[in-house]
Amino acid sequence: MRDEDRNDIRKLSLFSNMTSPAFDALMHAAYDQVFPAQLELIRQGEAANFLHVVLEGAVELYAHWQNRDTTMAVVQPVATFILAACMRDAPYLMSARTLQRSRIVLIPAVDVRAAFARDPGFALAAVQELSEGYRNLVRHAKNLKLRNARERLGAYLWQRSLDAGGAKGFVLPQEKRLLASYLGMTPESLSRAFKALREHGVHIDGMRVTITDAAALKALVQPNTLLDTALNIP
Amino acid sequence: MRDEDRNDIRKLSLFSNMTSPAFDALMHAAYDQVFPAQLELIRQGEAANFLHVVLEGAVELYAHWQNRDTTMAVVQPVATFILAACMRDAPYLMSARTLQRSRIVLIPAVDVRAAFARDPGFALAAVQELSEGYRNLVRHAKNLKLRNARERLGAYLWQRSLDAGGAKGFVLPQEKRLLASYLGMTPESLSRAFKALREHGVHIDGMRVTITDAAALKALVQPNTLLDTALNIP
DNA sequence: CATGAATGTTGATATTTGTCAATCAAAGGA
DNA sequence: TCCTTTGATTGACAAATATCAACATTCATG
Repeated sequence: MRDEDRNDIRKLSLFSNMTSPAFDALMHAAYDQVFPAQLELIRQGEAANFLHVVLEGAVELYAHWQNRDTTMAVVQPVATFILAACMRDAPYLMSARTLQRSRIVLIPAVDVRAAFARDPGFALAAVQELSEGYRNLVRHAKNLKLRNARERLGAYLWQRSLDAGGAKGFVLPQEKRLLASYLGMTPESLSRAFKALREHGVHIDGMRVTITDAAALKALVQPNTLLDTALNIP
Repeated sequence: MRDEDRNDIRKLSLFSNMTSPAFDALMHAAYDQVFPAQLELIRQGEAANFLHVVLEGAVELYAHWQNRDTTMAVVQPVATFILAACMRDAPYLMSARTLQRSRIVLIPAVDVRAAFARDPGFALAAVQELSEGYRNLVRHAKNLKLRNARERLGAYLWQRSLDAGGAKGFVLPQEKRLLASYLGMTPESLSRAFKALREHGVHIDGMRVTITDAAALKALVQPNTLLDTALNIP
């Protein structure tokens, strides 16, 4: 593994308070790999053998049932995913695929659990990470149940604008069909929701979004940290 | 606190592997109270000062936004709730109210965090508890996004039948408007979903459900441990 | 640069779900 | 026991969202 990647991982809150020997042991057991775009990394139902860390690229977490699919989250560097399944030594509830060519570190779940038992700093960080993941999922579920499609899109755009430092204009980070699936609607409904938001201060041109009337958008979506999930891209 | 309650709490997986001194310290700091039905225990947005343990009765976790409400979960004895907010020392994302007269133990969040730092057995159990909570929430979100209203009700009934030991007949544990809210629909839609399920092997009479054709119901809902949440009532 | 495949948009229509109002049934208190 | 209140059901209708088909656009790449 490259020293640079090692340092990036070390800086993650999950690993930053580990003792160096414990961190070294984890990294020693880990695999560093580059995967092409659209590769299925994990299939739901499989045993959770590895904690994954995305160093470069992006990974989609999705779920399927019968012949239906839905996007649950997009993981951006540098971040980990499926910690919960690793900790429980249980089957993955979600599948994962790369959205772009991605560099990913795989840490054997047994080593993660061992580090947890041995290193209190890591244990504390793991709980913080899980708790925050839990809370983000509560927000996702609340959002789905309390807002309609147009409001969900508006809230999403509002939050992306905040994430961009309050910029009025920004570019959608993923293609629209993925965004539609994440927001729990069809691509057609997303397209119509964008049109409907023109009346509420949002202009869209391809992937480029401009918030033309922040007050109007805010009035519609009533943004709220108890519902809206900030991306924590470092 | 009564010895009996103390023992019930001690048996919870969250507390069963703590050292006795650590457990005693936690219980010493805790309050044991009885609340009437329909009392708001927690309001979303407030600081998380207490981990709650339900000993008797039942507690609804719900969320609201604008003038809309939705039920996120019902906590049955003996179980804890809002561990994640306590661990993060963050505002509650959900409100909580008693559904019945309930006996509840309140453990100061600072003491929970202290116990976590001092007692490795408790730390491990907390992670297991959080992880399982996380996974149940993933199931809830998948269920909302992948199944329609009728399928969600069918899956819920199938799971309750399993929870009752595979019984063909059982009684709904909560009133229907609460069930409707939990399943993400209106009471009217729930009522119609019940009628629609008559074609799929479900008979309803008031609160009493009878599964008259298990194969038909199973075919409709395609039950799946990756979507359906088993209640873990001890 | 051309071409084909994937993605996005639009219109027409169907289905699902919600809303409102009326009624019915059940439960709890005076 | 009656009465009031709350919850549940039903019907009529409205709104939201999905589906299907057609077409437009973008993107990758040969």
